[in-house]
Amino acid sequence: MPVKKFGKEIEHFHNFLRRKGKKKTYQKDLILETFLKTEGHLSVEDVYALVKKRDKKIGVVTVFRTLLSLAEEECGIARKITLGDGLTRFEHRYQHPYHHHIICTKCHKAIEFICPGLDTIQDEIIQKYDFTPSYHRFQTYGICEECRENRHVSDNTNYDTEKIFARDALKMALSMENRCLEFFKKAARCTVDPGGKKVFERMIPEEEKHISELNSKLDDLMQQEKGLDQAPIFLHFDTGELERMIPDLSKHETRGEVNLDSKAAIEMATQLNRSASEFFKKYAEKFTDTLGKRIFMNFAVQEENHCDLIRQRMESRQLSGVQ
Amino acid sequence: MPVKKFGKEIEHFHNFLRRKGKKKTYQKDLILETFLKTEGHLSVEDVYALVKKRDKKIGVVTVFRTLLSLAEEECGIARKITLGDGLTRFEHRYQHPYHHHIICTKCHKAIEFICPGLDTIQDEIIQKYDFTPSYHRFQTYGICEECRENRHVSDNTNYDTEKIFARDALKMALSMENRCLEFFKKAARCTVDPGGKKVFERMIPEEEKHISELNSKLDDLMQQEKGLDQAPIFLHFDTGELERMIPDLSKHETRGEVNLDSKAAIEMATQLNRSASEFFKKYAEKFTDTLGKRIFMNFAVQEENHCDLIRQRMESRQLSGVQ
DNA sequence: TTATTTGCAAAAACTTTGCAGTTAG
DNA sequence: CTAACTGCAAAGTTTTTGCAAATAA
Repeated sequence: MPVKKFGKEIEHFHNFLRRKGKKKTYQKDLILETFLKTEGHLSVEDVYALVKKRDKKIGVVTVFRTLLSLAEEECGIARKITLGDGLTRFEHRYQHPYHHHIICTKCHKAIEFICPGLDTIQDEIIQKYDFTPSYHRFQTYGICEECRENRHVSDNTNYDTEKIFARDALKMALSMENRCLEFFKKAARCTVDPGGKKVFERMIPEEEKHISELNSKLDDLMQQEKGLDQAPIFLHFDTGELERMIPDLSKHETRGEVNLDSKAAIEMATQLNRSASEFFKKYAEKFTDTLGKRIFMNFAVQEENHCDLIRQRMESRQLSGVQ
Repeated sequence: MPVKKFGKEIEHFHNFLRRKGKKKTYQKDLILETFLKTEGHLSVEDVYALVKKRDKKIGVVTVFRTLLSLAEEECGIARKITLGDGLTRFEHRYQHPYHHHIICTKCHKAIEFICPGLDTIQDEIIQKYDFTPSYHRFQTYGICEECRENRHVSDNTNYDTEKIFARDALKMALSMENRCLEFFKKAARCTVDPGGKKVFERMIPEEEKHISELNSKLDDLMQQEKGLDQAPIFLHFDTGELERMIPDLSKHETRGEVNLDSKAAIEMATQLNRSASEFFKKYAEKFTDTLGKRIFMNFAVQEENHCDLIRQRMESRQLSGVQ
């Protein structure tokens, strides 16, 4: 009995068939569902073997044809890829971020990852050649840790990319928030002007609240999918980029003391929140609709709200005459 | 009659055969030579067709087997690649820098390029996974300018990668030297201390001489291979990296005037030369032995010599009591 | 002499095509 | 009812393997 999870995908596929004047069949649905419930990089034979467990009658050719349909640009549920072993493989594409692969040439395991820095470089190069890119691929071949140490490759667990991406997005947001918290703590400690000090002190519990929210989201996710903490990193981010957003207190430092009045402190805090918001918004734009993208968008919005809140506070202070 | 150019490669291959206890045959030599004299990404059929022009008797299987030998790690003359069209292809590897591809999905033209920035990112990611990399591949698929505008794809010229790399390496070195020249000119203009001014002024003709040397090397190269200026960029470098090596004069600036005594000026000039030398040396290390690598090494050495020269001058000044 | 090569043919592996019967719209 | 789909078989591709004759060391 097909259809249960994957409602979105199946509906999307049916729409695609209707648009194309193609017919909806039991076989296509079965193949689609089998494909969706299996994470990884599947060859036609892989899918065929799985499908056959449920229906002996289905032929390889049908699997082939269906997978090719799924990989059509207008359908966009699967992506046809090559991993260097001469086989055509298919991987999930619908609401999965565009990613790269690290491939073990011994056990043929493929680790997926994304790295926005790579994409940036590629965009620059493409532009120089006046190329209209359709897709790109970064593949690294080598020997994985397990194979090198001859450990038994029992761990054939296939994780759900969407969840891993969400995990990494949460970790990245947390990393940013922790940096902010550190910054505010230091700023509160070192600022001598009482107004400025108060501004920073007030930020601390707010950041802490935000951090605990993110942490509980992460916990939820981990509980939803046990073993998720074991899955390899999917999203690689440059911590330097986060660091660069933190304002440089040392510019206002004299003998370990920071001189900022409340107005300057508010400006600095707003600036930090705004650049975080903009960074995560720009980051989110890189991805197709996924949990990870939504986490980034969410984070960006929260930071923006925080900005507004600080601005309001500032205005009300000015109105009430408090410098 | 084989053997004429490619002496190095053929000798390397024969050594490989001896080490492996394999036999040297007329067919292998012919296939190797045909492969070497043809730039590009050749399928077995491609090479077979070319080889057959010279000897009708040779079979495809021999071509297959020989190309596989050439692509063996211990031989390292060819590299087995996939360009997404389902064919196994072979490209030059011996003394060719490791590169990536931009592939037109319409005319199947593949542009090669290298980009050290990409390699840096990949190294970082690899390290996180404790992977022992053997090779990596960055492929971008899309539609090229010519195909998009439906221009006739007559330009099927295959350039010699080694020469293109050399061209780009020279251009990169020139770019660096021009920046240095600009810096010295500005420094000479703005420095008020006569000693410091003189140091910078003295650098100008030296830089100019170096630039004209590099330019004449570039001209030689261009004359050697006509149409080389038309070949697409192979080496992509981050101009920002070069820029960051130039010292920041503004730190010593007051009202458009720079205050540096001769000692400080010498230090600054030495610093600039040294960082350029180190940068290019580090850069050169990334590549296998090629003309391009040698250009970088050469450049690094020259800059180092320049450093020494400046240091000597400084010492002789100090000895002669001139501040 | 002897182990490797060659080139043919045949097989294997992967993918596409043709076709008659079946089925969704 | 008709156009699309399925599953089989058959054919096309690309790559690998087996083997007898040829050949380099």
